[in-house]
Amino acid sequence: MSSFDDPPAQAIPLSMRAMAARPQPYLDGLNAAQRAAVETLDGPVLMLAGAGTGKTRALTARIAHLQHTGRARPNEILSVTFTNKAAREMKDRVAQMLGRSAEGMPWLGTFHAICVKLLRRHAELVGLKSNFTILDTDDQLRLLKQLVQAAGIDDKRWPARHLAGVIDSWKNRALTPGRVPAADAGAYNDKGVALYTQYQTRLRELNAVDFGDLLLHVVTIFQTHEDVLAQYQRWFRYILVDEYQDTNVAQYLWLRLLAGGHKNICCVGDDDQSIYGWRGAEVGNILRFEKDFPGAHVVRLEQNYRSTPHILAAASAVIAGNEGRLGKTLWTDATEGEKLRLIGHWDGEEEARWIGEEIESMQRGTRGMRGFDLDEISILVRASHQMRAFEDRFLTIGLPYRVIGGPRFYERLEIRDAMAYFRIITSPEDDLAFERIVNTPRRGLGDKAQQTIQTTARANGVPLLEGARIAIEEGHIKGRGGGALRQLIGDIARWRKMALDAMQYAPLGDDDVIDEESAVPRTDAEHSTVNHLELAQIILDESGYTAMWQNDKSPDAPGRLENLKELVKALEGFENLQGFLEHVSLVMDNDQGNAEQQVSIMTLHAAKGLEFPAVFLPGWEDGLFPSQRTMDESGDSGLEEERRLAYVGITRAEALCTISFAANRRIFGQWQSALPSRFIDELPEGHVDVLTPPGLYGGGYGAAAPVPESDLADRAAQADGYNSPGWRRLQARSQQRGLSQPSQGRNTVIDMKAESSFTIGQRVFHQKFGYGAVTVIEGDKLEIAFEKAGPKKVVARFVCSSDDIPF
DNA sequence: GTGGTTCATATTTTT
DNA sequence: TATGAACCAC
Repeated sequence: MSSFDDPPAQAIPLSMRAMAARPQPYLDGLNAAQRAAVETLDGPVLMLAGAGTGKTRALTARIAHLQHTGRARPNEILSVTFTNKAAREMKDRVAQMLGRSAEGMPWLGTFHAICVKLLRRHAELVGLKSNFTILDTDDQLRLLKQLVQAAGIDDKRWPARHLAGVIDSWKNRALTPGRVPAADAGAYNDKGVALYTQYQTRLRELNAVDFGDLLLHVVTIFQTHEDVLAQYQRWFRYILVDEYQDTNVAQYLWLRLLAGGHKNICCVGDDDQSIYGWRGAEVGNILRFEKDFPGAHVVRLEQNYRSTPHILAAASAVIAGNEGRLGKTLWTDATEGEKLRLIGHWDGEEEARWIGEEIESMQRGTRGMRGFDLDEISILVRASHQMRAFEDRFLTIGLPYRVIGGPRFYERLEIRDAMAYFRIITSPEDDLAFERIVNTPRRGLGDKAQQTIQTTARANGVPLLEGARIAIEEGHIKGRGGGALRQLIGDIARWRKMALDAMQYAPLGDDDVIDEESAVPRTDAEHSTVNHLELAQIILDESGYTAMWQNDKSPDAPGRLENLKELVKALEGFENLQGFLEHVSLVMDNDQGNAEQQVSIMTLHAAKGLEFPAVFLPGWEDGLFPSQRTMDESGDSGLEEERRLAYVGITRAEALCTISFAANRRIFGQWQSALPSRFIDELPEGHVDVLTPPGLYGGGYGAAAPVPESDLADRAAQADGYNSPGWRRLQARSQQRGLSQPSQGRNTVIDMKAESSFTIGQRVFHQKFGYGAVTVIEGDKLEIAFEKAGPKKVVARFVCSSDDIPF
């Protein structure tokens, strides 16, 4: 249906196809800017869409408009997204708008899904067969490891992981091995380019590609085969790109090549939300748009429908610290709302405790605010290790939560093992799959036997499975392992036959098989052979894989068996194993739709594109956020990306945004103390309420404890705000530190035990007992006269000098 | 070839 | 702290 053998679209006069006279309900309720974004059809368009400005709405309306006006047929529109989720959402919304299913839009999908489709058609142009397999990062890594070891490189000093990163960054920049610039020659101990070349050769031998190749190969084809490119340039009358600020060089080239014909490319994005630079995204692409596409119309969507004015003001103030922005001014009709809230805590556990309590009271509704459902609340963290404190706390108080992101279903060990079995069934030449399963479950085939198989296969120029057969025949592998291997080979052949039998009744579709919509539920099951669902179960049982986990006594074994059941269930939606494998290699997401009300915990990265009535942003400490590592590695541009991350975080909130930080945090078992994030200083005071943990210090920010005379005047002058004396002292100290050791960063490690350098009479602070003075020192134990709690003996590491408290 | 030990190592992760 | 990989003893 989407074949290029169709008569060209031009054959039907545009005027005949125009249906502009009919009503256009999809335009209802759009504001002027959105309308312009929908109706500016000719030439390049940059839709600069700030957070919460209704960009998806405009994008889908544009697709509807293109079809409604007869400018393009559904299959002549190329719409690219980054995530499957975004693609799905767009499909759904277009379907809704047009009142019919979006099945007629075969070119709406992720960059990768569309590239797979293109590459299957033209695989031979880059030396592949059209049934190539797509490796995931795990396969990729194992392959690289083999090459690294074969090259005699010490993979301790030069981890294969590192090489994977280097190669990935080259692929992101659309650099084939021959095009890697001389400046990069030193990569991976000077061996990077050579190994990259070998890796690509090996992939071709395996008839396999990695994720980066999907784009790279297609770009190569376009660059070297003008006729092929021209065909697609003609075909795609209109191109739409979502999240343009996240495109890398390869994606940019891909788009530019395709848009070279009609030049009707509409890119949607927000330079302020570019947070994937570390993965190869180039903010420069969106900043350069008007240069790259001369005559471009720029439409700004600035009216925000999501957040209160306070939230918008705070977000705008923070992002204003970045340079080289295209610049947008978000505004809203809304007038009311809560200020942002800012609160400091003693340590990470207390932060979690406080947020837990806060969520409970928010559920009930406090301070005149409506109650929030748990689904309306989210906690957005910079790094996933921050999640633990919340999970621990929420488990103990029984607060339902869900972690979004994290290890994905299809990345789990047992799922990948099972998939490897399916892979070796559908494609016996899949060496990586074979390696994965030969000795899983244990069959007595260790390094030596596998070595023999490798050698035999290589000597005969055949895949490993075939090599194994030969090795047995020639008697190279004997004994228990030999028997087991013979059995395995026989089983695979048998299963394969069953799979082929099953397929006769449910044949593969045409070349559009990778369309998600072709993954229709199987309806006919009326024949004597087993269907693929039963087959999958048979494979898992007969191979001994299920038994392996049943006999496993580790606590996560039941969960893994549960996952295997899930996997078999997931097969229901597909016609055969092959279709399923194709789908899974691209759709690695795992939406566990849960009906129960739960607080969502996720990273800031995972939160992009989402919104919540109430948002908690914990861990705003320098070094954690902004991340020290990013700043070390990428300097100012790294800091700017972190700032954009802050902007993304704040703009997720609709009504209530609570930022917090902790003075101390246990990271890798060590206590570290940190200063409040520099981004906190960038929050506009007029839009922020500074809170104090109730009951701990009482009253205002640090007001409960007596303070030195010298600070009293200050405190009176600055009744609130993060201008409290302790705070400013810390700020001052951070500046000093910055001057004395510019490259050292911050995060003094305070090992309080080792640094038991307290003196008699010293004023100290204890988390539970508050302020006091040291009276006796006994090794790592102190006796302290607490001002409120009286004299107590405490362990020194639970105490810190009162100077170290930011409030 | 398997299984227990030790040691090192530690962001963010759309496909 | 806590996970994974690597190593050494069966």
